[in-house]
Amino acid sequence: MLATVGHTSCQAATLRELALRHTTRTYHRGETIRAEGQRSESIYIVLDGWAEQHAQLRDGRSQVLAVYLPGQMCSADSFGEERLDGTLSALTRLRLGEIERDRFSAYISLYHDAAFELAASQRLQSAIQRRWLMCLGQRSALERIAHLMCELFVRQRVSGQAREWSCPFPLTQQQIAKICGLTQVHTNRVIQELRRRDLAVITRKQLRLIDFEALSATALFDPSYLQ
Amino acid sequence: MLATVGHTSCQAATLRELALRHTTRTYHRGETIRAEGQRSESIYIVLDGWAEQHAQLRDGRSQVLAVYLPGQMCSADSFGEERLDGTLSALTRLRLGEIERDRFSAYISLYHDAAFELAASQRLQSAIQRRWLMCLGQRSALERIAHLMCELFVRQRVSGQAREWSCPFPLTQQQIAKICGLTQVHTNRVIQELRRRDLAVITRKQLRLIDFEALSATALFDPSYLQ
DNA sequence: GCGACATGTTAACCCAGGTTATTGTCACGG
DNA sequence: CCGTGACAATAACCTGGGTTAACATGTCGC
Repeated sequence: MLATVGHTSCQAATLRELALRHTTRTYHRGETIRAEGQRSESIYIVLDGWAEQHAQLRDGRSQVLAVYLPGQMCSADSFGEERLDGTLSALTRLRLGEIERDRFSAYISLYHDAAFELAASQRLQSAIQRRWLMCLGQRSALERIAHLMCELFVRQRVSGQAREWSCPFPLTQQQIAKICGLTQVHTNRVIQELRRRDLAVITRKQLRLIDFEALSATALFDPSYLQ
Repeated sequence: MLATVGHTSCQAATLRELALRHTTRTYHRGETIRAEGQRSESIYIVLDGWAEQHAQLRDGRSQVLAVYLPGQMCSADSFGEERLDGTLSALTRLRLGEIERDRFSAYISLYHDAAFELAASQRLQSAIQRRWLMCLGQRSALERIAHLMCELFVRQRVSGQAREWSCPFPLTQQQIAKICGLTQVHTNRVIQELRRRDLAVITRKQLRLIDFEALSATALFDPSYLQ
């Protein structure tokens, strides 16, 4: 099953390389990179750590819209947009490469491959968003969290950041809750249930998949959307 | 509030025109246009009626991922993708323009504007998806349905298909339920509640917004994402 | 080694929305 | 004119997950 997504994406390498030739900056956990509605004059590439985009309702409720892992471009899908439609912030201590939009546009029209990569990245983000819609609309709490674990594991595996059956997982239960549209309390219950069933455990910011087959079965996880 | 989205999008006109010079075909309500996983050799443009994209879980649960109105390109965001990640089907009697991918690609590289339109259409779809994520993750049933009404009204108003405070709304309660991730029964309860509160009523496939201000307030609706 | 704040755990209670099933209403074809 | 099937409306009952609040266990700075 995992064989289909086994090769390392070359996107990460290229973007990373490009970003390193420009400004990089470090953010601490929870720090806002770019607030909703602000004009976005730059594009960002995750060099280290995890980032996230979320939107907020007037009354305080908020929902995570995307999680960005090392090598990914943040908010590729709002490239060309005047203003961001969600707040970008750091899920962990985070190092980000930043490239001004005009410079990046120039680069894109110069290197045909880069334009293709941008489009591919947008499509991937969009595909993930559609999966999340299915999760939030139809899956139970248990299925959602199991699905999130599977997704983040596979995404990290594709870009070579996972060992055999474990991978970095630096999220707090609070953060998992916001991604899955649940409360922190119920998230805790579900994580214990997954542990009790010997499917997966989170220890010291590491996710260990005890039984990946069984986990993806309970999550109804199908990795094809991750290419 | 509506003033910001008042102008008619020229996208519809151009794409429509292009599509009319190619194959058109009519589907009946509920008919599948393109099934999940199939290779998509064509792109589709809605000429008349409403279309929808949905994904399905092995156990039968299904979730609508996007609703396409006249003038829109279906699955712009999977253009360039090998295979569709959701089933495309007709919400109503539907007339669709169909253009082979290669032909469309050629057209795009020829007319610079078309490429820009495609990108804009992808971004809009993506922005709507993010809103839906927020709806499914955070909003109550009442808020979701109110939000859907607001969104579909404004989208139709932008493309000139709405009168003053009413617009076509050819969805059954079953279809609304699937869009909002609710059951048909609860959808019925909520629609009645909206009617009782004198916010909106659906009669003979038409939505009448009795009090749009109040409706968008209860939905926490902010139309800025629709450009 | 200690205070303080962030995380994780647990328990009791509650309600929005799901489930199932019956009935009403309308449109359409024969 | 009636049968059939799609759609809408109700009702009774149940449960997954929210809410609140207390407590335990880090972990970090000083």
